[in-house]
Amino acid sequence: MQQYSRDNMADLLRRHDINPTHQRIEIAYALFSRQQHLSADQIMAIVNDRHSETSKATVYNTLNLFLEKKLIREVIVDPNKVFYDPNTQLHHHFYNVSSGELTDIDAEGVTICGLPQLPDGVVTEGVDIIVRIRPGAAAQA
Amino acid sequence: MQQYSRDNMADLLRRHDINPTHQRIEIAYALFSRQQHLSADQIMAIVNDRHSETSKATVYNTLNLFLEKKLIREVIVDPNKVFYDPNTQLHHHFYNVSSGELTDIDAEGVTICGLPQLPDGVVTEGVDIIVRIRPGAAAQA
DNA sequence: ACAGCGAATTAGACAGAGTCCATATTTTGG
DNA sequence: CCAAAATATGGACTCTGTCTAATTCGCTGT
Repeated sequence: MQQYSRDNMADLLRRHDINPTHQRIEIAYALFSRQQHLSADQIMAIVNDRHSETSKATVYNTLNLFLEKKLIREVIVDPNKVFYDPNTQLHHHFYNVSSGELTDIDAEGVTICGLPQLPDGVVTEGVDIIVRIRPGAAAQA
Repeated sequence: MQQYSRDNMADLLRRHDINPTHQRIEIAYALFSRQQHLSADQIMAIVNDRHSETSKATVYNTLNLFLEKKLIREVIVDPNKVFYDPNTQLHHHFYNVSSGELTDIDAEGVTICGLPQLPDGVVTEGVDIIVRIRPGAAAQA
């Protein structure tokens, strides 16, 4: 459970109803072994540095498949690109607007009070909190 | 204060240190008179349906200028485009992922508890809460 | 009215993310 | 080992947004 190997990845994919192909395993491995937020082009660079060559179309197809099967999550904070997050547990993010760095905030202990009721006929898909930060004076004590 | 006219816009722009030109007034008017969240291409369509013709470059230049001068806010929820929000007061959003519709949530009464301390050397730029919703069973009681 | 000047605007080329499609390759089951 | 189904591929394409060099606008002072 702790260590991510390519074998684990195959099992993980199967558990999510995804046929494990080489490319899919590589892409999953890139995300899960790093436990980082990566963009599609970063993933493509990582994957193509290793074994197989993988096309842009496949990277996008695969990431969207993973999203659909809820294997990963997307984080939309940057107007230019989507980040993919291997952590699907409920959590929030710090986003450093000057460096583009994205950091997890454990949702444990974070509560939001006073949200209005949902409009009729809709259900919640998820609640994201994004704390946008930038370099500045030292944090207050 | 309640009604938005093109004359108001000129004053508003001047108050924010922006030289009021025809194009800028039209763009500001498009956003403020509607009090809606619009994307750059929607704004371009609106503005060019009216009086003057305005180029794509000007629309983007102007929106970025407005952002810089804190006349408007950007809302990043859709991977494909940025929405511009004439409401700069602290508030949050419902985002209907199937229709793309964006609705304000008054920040009054909404509190977030339990956020961890900021990393050192950074300051908060803003906190966004996005409640992603989609059509489904009626809202729970 | 008009010359001159800086600021604003323009068209169009460009860049990057992401999609689409028709073809090729791989995988699977028999 | 073969055929069918699923997957992967390259390349063209779309869309949002940026850049640049050239033009035009709107002002000032005369």
